[in-house]
Amino acid sequence: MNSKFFAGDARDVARALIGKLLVRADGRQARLVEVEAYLGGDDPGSHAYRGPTPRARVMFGPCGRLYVYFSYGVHWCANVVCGPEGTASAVLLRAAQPVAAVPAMRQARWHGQRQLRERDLCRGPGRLCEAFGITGADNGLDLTAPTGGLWLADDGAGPGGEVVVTPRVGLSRGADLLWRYVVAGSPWASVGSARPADLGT
DNA sequence: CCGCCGATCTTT
DNA sequence: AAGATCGGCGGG
Repeated sequence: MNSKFFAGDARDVARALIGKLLVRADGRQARLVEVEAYLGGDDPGSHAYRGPTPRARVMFGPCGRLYVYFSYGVHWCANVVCGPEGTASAVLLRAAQPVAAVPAMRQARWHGQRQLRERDLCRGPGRLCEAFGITGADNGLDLTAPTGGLWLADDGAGPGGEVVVTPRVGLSRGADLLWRYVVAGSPWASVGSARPADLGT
């Protein structure tokens, strides 16, 4: 997908990303089922809330770039930068359904113990990064060109279900904002999401 | 299936 | 000191 896709509001980009493919040049592919939007100065849950710190610097740059950060001193998490250069926003890639080169993902996620279920390969932002071998070395990578070896693609399949919005996961500040987009009832999502029929009365 | 806890980097 | 997390462990 070209940079125009990522140029708008991160919430619109987030919704549009559900159902798209994350692709590695070696053949690994996974369909996004869960993402979250993060904005700039008005979003207390965002890394860009306090301005362009060294960590959040990439969020202020051109859209279509990969923003990778180290979480809890243990895991990598990947975002796609959105909006015009000079503004800060991004979409966190939270979970995906493995589609191709699944053995390669299994190998990347192998920790020397028991075999992982396919469901657990990309279910969560840290796991998704590990399955695709995404690390801090990939921070700033251009996702709109194949030159980086990692990109986003549209195969026309779509989300495969209804996309619902919920609060973002794991936040204390900005927890009231409904900026998480997830395929309703998807077993590939990091947190179970209720179907519309399960909501309400 | 659920809850608790530790790992240990970045920012406040 | 808390955080955009995860895996191992114990219990139901």
